[in-house]
Amino acid sequence: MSETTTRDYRDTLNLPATPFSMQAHLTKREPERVAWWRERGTYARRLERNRREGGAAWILHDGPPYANGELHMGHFLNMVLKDMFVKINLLGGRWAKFVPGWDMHGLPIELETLKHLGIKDFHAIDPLELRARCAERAEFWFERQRGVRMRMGTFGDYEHAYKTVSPSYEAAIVDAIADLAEQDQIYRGLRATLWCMHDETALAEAEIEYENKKSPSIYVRFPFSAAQRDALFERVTTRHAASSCHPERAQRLSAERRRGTDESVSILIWTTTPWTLPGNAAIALHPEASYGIYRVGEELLLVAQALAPSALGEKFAGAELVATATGAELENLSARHPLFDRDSKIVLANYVDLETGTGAVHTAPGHGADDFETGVKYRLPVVNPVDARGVFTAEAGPYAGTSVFAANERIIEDLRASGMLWSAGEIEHSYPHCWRCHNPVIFRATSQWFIAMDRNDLRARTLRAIDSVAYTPEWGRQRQAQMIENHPEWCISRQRTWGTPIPALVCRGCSEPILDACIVRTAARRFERAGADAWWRDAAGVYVPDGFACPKCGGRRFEQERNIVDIWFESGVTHLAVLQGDLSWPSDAVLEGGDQYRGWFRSSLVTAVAIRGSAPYKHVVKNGWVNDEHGRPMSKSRGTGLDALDAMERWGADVLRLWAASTEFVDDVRFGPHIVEHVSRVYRNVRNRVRFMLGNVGDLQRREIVARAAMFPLDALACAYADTIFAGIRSAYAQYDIHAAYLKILEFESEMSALYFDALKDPLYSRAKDDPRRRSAQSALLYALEGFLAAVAPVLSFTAEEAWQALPSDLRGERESVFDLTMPEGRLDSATIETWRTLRDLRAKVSADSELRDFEAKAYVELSAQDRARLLALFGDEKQLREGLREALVVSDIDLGLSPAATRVQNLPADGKKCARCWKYRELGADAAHPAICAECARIVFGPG
RNA sequence: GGGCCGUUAGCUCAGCUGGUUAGAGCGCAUGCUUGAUAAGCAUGAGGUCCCUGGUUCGAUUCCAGGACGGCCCA
Repeated sequence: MSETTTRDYRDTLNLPATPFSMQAHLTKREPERVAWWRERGTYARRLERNRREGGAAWILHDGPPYANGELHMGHFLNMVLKDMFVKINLLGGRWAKFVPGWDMHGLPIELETLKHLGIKDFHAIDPLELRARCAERAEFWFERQRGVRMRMGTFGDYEHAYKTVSPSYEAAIVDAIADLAEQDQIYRGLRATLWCMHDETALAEAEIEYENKKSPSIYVRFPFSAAQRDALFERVTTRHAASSCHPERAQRLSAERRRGTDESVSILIWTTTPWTLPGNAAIALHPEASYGIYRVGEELLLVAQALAPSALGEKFAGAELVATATGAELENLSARHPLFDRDSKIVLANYVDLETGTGAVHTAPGHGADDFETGVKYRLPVVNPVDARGVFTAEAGPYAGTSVFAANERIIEDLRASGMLWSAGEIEHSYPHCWRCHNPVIFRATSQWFIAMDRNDLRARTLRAIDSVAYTPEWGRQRQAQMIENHPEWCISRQRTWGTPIPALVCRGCSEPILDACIVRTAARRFERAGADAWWRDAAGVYVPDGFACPKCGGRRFEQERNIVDIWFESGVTHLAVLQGDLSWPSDAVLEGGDQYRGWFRSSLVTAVAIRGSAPYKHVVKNGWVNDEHGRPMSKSRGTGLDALDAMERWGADVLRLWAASTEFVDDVRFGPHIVEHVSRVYRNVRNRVRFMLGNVGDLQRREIVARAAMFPLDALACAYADTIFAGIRSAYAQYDIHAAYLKILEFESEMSALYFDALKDPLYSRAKDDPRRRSAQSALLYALEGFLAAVAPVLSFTAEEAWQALPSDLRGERESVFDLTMPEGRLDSATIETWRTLRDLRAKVSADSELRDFEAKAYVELSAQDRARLLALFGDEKQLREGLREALVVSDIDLGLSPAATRVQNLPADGKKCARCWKYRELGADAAHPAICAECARIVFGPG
């Protein structure tokens, strides 16, 4: 008789079979799936269904990425996270419509376009021509980025993506300006801007190059008047008082000292731009720095103590420290201007450094960015005595008509002559130069449009609006508040070409700039039809209402002002332009990188409060920065910078989506090949467990599905256990905690695999196809699979869909896509978890025996009273307990006993011989024709008898 | 330089309001399986919980200072 091998019976088993392969081939399959979703309108169809079924709207409003350059991993993280939340809500039955958008105006695109055209000076090209080219460029990047974003597997209404350059959007921007103008929230003011006097133009930061330059270096006295000197001494602590332990005596001494002195007192400043002194309005001190009054020869000089040695030079040796004060104690005193008959106020500023100079900083609001901000804060006059060519105007008195750099010499001489010069020298330092003509640039105050943060209580109202918003993380609230508190007046005008015009007119008679709400509205309606190009094409008359006259001079002839609006303002009104109609305002959530507390979160908030009176969103979620594997910023030059598309083509979007879920996205995250390698293994794990489930339900018919209540106990337990996991995933999702959901997903598949799948192999493989035990198991697997796929679809969208399509269509039914499923409710149940753990521990103990493996063993289980009660509750009676436990522990037989203490397990050799078919140890040969298999197997294969 | 955030096994991360041997997944080592097989199961090793002080009977957990890293600003 020939030897019977297991091989002979392999074909009689129900082994798993599924088209869902172990190999993912993501990079090939994913683009096909993107097209598939699109063709079938999967997203739109589900949205429609949710709406039909009365699902509430849930809107995540997209902060627009800038349409310039390739999308990087930071974009990937942000866009995929947004997509996950959209899908979570979509599967939860809500009308989660997502409209992606792009920010397409602005200087970076204009500069790139000019570079492309080989043009250095944007004045050298017709604005309409330049705008047309910029539009092409922006459109190119829009198309490209949109394609990459869809490649990520993200859902959204890409056919109707919003663009800040579309006529309707431009109209919305201009309408917002009109709203603000109506509320008198916009005003015309001065602002210090970088200015090239050679090219006679304002420059942006990006148009500056730093080069070395030789400049004068002078120390100048600002003397105190007699009255101010007395006020000064009221504030300072005299040196004796400071060191005395007799306060009363010290005070008397200081009073005597004060009365007795009529020495001149000056504050000493240092500057490398003497020509800015005519613009001086203040002297800035650091609030916490310690200042000293030193007697040097016949005079008293005030400088920072830390800088006294360097500022006073060789005179420091003979100087006597008379009194001290902190900067804060001297606030709002004033000194006399050294050249003109006016005061210079003492103010405080945190940027004052104690490394160079005197710690007392000459402040000319018209000639420096910091100076300007300080000027705004203290309401200092903006003295702007320099014209576009860099020549002093009449306001500069004796220096009128002189070019600023040429005036340096004269000013130094005048200071020397009046005794205000302490010392003079030269210094070579890094200084901003124009990138085009390479001449040194200056700061010059120019006239700009501003949103008044403190008019109509805007700043305070904006701060209050923060209270009504939820923040993730919670500390984002304070960060946001800071950004509003420290928000300087918002300058919204730019002197460039690629943007939306601020439709202000200038009176030809008196040059008065006019921002009239009615005119702005007219422009909005015009742009809505013709696009904002019209502003450059139309005659001014198109925008002037009948009978309109200049409010200042009554003139009736006007021309357009050529300012465009800051792109932060453009993106700051997305909520007005996009959230209309079905898309509810405010949005339910926004999700951007942490840099947007200063950027879009802020600009949106300010415009919303100003125009609508409340916050434009209910929840602000922040995602972290993507750094490389060492926690350093990603950089192209270091080879760690990766484009999102490159990464997807290398690893597949789903692996990267899983990476996104595996990180704590609220904090900064790390990304690199080794990390992806790690995530890939997790991915393969998940994939294989899904494959096992799919492979084992392939022959299940819909009508054969066993209801939960009718399932075998182990299957019912598996379903209940799956429910606890689903409940966990659901609540994690609800709290935006993707990472917690990720951990639950791993827990599910590893737990199910270790306990349940292993136990199921024998009943699934060796029983008859339609054996009730097998159908029950298959039904539980299907339940777990469906729930699992729905739960992971927001993260592993491609794989979940692929798995769903691998399911027989009979089981899929009406649900064409995995996105037609419903996020499982789940149910937390501690009894289920305890029972599961009990079985899991028993199974671990049984399989820890390396001598008797699986079916070689008969398990001798002595249950503790508690475990026995728990298991009986599951299995019902003693008989079912024995068989259920035998199955769960994957052994051939089981003997039950009672343990007075903890449950004990021991493996004994199983009786009988190994059945060649089912591998369990049984009495063999009941059927003489098949001596190698057990009676049960014989019956299954060859029928009864 | 300022504000904010982070630092727990090789990697990604849990550790609630301070309390017994600090956990999971992956990786690694060892064993098993070869009827999920470029898979599956079990066991095990691996941690000064960034450092230094302090509060406390007791701190990874609270407080202060510092180091390193990040973001925003200057």
